[in-house]
Amino acid sequence: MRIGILAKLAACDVETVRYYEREGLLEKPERAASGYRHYAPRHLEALQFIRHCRSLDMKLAEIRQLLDFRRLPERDCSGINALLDAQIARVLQQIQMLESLKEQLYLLRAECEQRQSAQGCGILRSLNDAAMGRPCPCHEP
Amino acid sequence: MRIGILAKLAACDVETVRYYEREGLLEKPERAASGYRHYAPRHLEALQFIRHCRSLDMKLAEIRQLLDFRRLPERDCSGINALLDAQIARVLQQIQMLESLKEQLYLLRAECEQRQSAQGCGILRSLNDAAMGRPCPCHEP
DNA sequence: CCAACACCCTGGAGCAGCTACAGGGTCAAG
DNA sequence: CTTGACCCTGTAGCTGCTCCAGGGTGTTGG
Repeated sequence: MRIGILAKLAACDVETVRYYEREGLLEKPERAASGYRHYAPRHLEALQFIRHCRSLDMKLAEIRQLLDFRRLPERDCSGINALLDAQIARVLQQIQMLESLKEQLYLLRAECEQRQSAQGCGILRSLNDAAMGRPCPCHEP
Repeated sequence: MRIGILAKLAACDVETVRYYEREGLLEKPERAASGYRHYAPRHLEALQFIRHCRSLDMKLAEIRQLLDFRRLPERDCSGINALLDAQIARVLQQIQMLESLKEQLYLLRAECEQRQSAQGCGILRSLNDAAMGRPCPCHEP
């Protein structure tokens, strides 16, 4: 199957497939005389594996490791668990950061409800206060 | 004040300061005969403004706009509100995405509790299932 | 007065994970 | 035989920095 079909079946961009090949994530396919890549079903599986992992927001380096586990199924799987735990920890941390960010933004947003000149805008005033080291709603103790 | 002091006061890296200057966010400072940058207090204010906005995870393009509002205080401030609303929307969306990601990861993690060979690992099996288009715990309907 | 060391300069490359060209070649349908 | 869809390589761009290499400057201590 040609790269366009493969990409469509895996719901990703052709450029992305070539990128994964360059990065060594996806095995190099056969080439036709024309130079066109020709993929076997196993390539589609691997690509879908990669895309699924990406949809779980794993990094390419981690996916590389998972692909190794896939190739060497006799290996101890504790590395897989650790990898997933690290990923979960990362996600939890990001959520926490975004939650506090959300709070700060809400407080800041509340500083200006009506349309006025920027001079009178509470948001800009608060941002300026913060820049001057004065207390501001979004960064209070 | 020299760049090292400025950077320390704003709690950021010297390279970052130079980067902001290159990007046109921070006004170019005076130069000593030696070529060293010399900053006035207004530069520190501007830098702290930028860093504060960055701590709210605003993009540099947005901060550029906010700096314009700061320079032209007679302008209508509705752009500021819109900008902040967009930022809040972005954060909410990210939180939502991460929450669903978290759920998926938990489900996947539950597939393998004990140490074993990768062959028997439920996590790897689930990831493989997903790659084959079969149902998997993290991506069920 | 000189050495040592901290600081500063520029220009360029690197990170992650793609995406988007430019400038070509290939292939199937009508 | 032409049109249009596809494919190729190589390179550059995105974001927001960060980190060199290979130099110059400024200050402090002996």
